[in-house]
Amino acid sequence: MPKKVAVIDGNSLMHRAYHAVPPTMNAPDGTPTNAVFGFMSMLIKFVEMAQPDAIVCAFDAGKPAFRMQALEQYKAQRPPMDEELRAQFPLIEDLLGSMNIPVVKLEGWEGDDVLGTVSARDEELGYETLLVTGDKDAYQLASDLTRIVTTKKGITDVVIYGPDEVFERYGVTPAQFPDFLGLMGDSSDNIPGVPGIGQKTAAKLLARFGSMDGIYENLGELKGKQLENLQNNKDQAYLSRTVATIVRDVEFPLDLESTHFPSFTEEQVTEGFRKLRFNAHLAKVLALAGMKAAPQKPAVAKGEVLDPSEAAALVEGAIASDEQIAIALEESAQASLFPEVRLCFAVGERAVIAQGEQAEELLARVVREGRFAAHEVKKLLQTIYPADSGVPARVTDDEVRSARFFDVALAAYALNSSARGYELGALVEEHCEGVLPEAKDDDARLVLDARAIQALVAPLRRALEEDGTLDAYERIDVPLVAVLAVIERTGAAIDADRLAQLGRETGTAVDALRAQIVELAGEDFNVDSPKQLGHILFEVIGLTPKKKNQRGYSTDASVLKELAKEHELPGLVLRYRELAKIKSTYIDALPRLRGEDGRVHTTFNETVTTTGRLSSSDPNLQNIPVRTDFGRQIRACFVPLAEGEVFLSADYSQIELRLLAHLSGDEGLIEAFCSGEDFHAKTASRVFGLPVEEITPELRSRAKAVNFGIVYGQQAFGLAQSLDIPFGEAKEMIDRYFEAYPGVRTYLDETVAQAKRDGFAITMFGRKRHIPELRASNANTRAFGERTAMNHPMQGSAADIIKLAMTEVDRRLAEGGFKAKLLLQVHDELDFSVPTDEVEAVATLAKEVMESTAQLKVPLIADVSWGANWAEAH
DNA sequence: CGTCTCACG
DNA sequence: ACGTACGTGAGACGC
Repeated sequence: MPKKVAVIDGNSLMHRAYHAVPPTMNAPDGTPTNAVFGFMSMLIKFVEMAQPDAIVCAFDAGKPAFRMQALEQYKAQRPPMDEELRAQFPLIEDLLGSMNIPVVKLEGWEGDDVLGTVSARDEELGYETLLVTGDKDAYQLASDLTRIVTTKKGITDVVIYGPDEVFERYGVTPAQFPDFLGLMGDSSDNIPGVPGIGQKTAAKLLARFGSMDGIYENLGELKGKQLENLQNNKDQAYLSRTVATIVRDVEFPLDLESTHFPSFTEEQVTEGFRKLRFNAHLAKVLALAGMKAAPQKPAVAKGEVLDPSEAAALVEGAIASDEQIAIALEESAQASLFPEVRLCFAVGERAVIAQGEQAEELLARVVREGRFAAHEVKKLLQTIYPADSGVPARVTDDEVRSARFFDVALAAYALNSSARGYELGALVEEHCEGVLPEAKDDDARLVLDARAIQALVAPLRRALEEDGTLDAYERIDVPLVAVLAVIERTGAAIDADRLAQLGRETGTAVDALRAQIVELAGEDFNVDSPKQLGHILFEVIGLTPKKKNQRGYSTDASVLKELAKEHELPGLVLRYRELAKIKSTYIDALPRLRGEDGRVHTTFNETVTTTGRLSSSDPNLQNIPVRTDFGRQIRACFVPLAEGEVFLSADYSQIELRLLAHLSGDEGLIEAFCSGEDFHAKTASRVFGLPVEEITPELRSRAKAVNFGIVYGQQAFGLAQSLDIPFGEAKEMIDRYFEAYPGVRTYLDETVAQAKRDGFAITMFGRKRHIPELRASNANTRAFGERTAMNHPMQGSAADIIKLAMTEVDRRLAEGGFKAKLLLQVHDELDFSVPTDEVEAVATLAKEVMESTAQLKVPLIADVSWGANWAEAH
């Protein structure tokens, strides 16, 4: 017999889940599944925690008859449910069906009433009930036997309310709750209550008089507006209470025995969850019934694990027959000072684990002669080709460059650049029909990982082909892996002495500024704390806040700039922030990040950005200051790798705007780039209707801002802000821009339409960005989707082009026997360390390669310059 | 760990 | 009434 019964308010949970889980997931037929997914996450988490013996799920059906009769406007203000959510109700019912969880839907009743009725029946039988809902109405049902389970922040942070907790939170008992709601009303259900009485007052009145009746019997003790409101709205108060009261004796058949959980069959659940590709959930649901995630058809094949002594034979055999070798790398968990490399090599059904010296030698053999597959090949390569030239490598640069491989993480990224991460387990669930099993020990883990890589190659390749993305993956992303490995190993040289000197000077200046600011404020405070700074600016000094953020008033640069007109302190803070930011982020951090060779070795990540750009981390060398004089002092600390070399920088001129001209085919824009005149001045001339000679620097800079804004889908509001001009003027400029370049308007409209149709935006080279936001019901979300759709082809094509250029430059430098080295990529710029005697040749080579990487309808221009350091190479 | 702020293209 | 320009990574604060 069931002892602990859980009753779920299905509508409530679906709403919560729908808003908590981003709309990025779909069933194979395209139906969104984010709400279903979130619902299941909550349900599983709840069951694991509370271990109910029985589960029932209630859904609203039709209009709540008696409530509608009593109160016509009940829930009338609610906007119709989003189509994206509505479409998911059949899915969740199916899924619950597959778990053998009974669904109760009673025409004319709400889920709450089912919760009330089942819990009433349970109480009579002496059963415990857990009501799972996000709806506060249910608190009236709390008792010794009935408790309410709700989610706090997020979806899996579960809280349980009994009578004590209800009282603690609201100051009323569950029995008082309908009266409480009747008095205060409920705006989300459009229940009016008594005007002027909110949560606090309602609780106070009930504490004093016990009930709504008690209040009305003792009106004599009240006075003023409150009394008036209560008197004038008595009917409304009682009506509101009626509507807010959950019915506990609805007639419907429910065999409590049939609600026993878990009572599903493995087959049903498996089928239900597989249909939605909820493989991780499937495993957990099965586990609830003590069923091992029934090892499904070997997403991960079984096979033989050989003795380490046979490793060499396995690998050599595969090399000889050019069979693909799957290689898994153990993530060294413990902080051993000299961690030993451990690898699993899998060929066909046979696998073997090797470690240390042997593993490294075998990997070097495979890199030189074999064909392999791995997850994050760059990371694997770095076990024998470290990202620090101070540590010996087992393979040469050229051997790294000639490696032949399939990278499952990179392939998954090419298929969907918006994923959170590309962990093996997630890839297996997405691309193989199955889950990556738990491993009993480290060895088993390593073998399973290698098997997973094996299992992923074919489906990923097929998916790339079907998606049309194989070309971008093979031509752009794969060849770049080795180039990046070489760059990371090379590292960037910094002038540590100069940096240290700069640090001392800046430290003094920062301290002085801080002292000056505190002095001016009249009290000690932490200038780094926006909260404390806000207190000083807006409360102590009494300046007028300009912008709000989640925690209070914003103190960002644009605000401080405004405030600087009225008071001296904000200006000082701006200067303080500039120095303090640069000191902590660069001056103090960079020297600590030097490797054994004294250089800094960034990581260039190829699977992070949604547009196809690289990102750089630990340290990020793509955001080294350049816009201020002080910032450029940091650039001056980036120096060539050796004496007798120069720092050479080659950057694309306005590549994204040139791509806009090419992609849109707008004749005016193309002409502007082909004429060889100053592009922004030319734009200003067209937008303002003046000859180029009459364009002032002010007009030119406005045109420049419009040019860049267009690339991001900027609107009049944003332009007005960035130029600090009235909204009307900004709107006028944008309108005239589109009149001057009508092809741009057409192109952007077509791009958005195509993205809406296909669900993705695409670059010249076929790199897609899926944009589910385009189908969102929220207008802001959709507008965001439209802007990203407009931006992706430009930002993404530029990223593709410079990646291709990097690979080609690297190849030509190696082939030509140059000593020059690629050091960095900063989105539209490539940086090199070049021996003096190679400078002219390398400059020519880089320019030629970069400019010929894509054939556009306008010239593609790269400017090259060099100097003693990064600052001077511009 | 989320938020604010700010460095870059 | 709201929000309003795309893409990143890092440091500091404060819960």
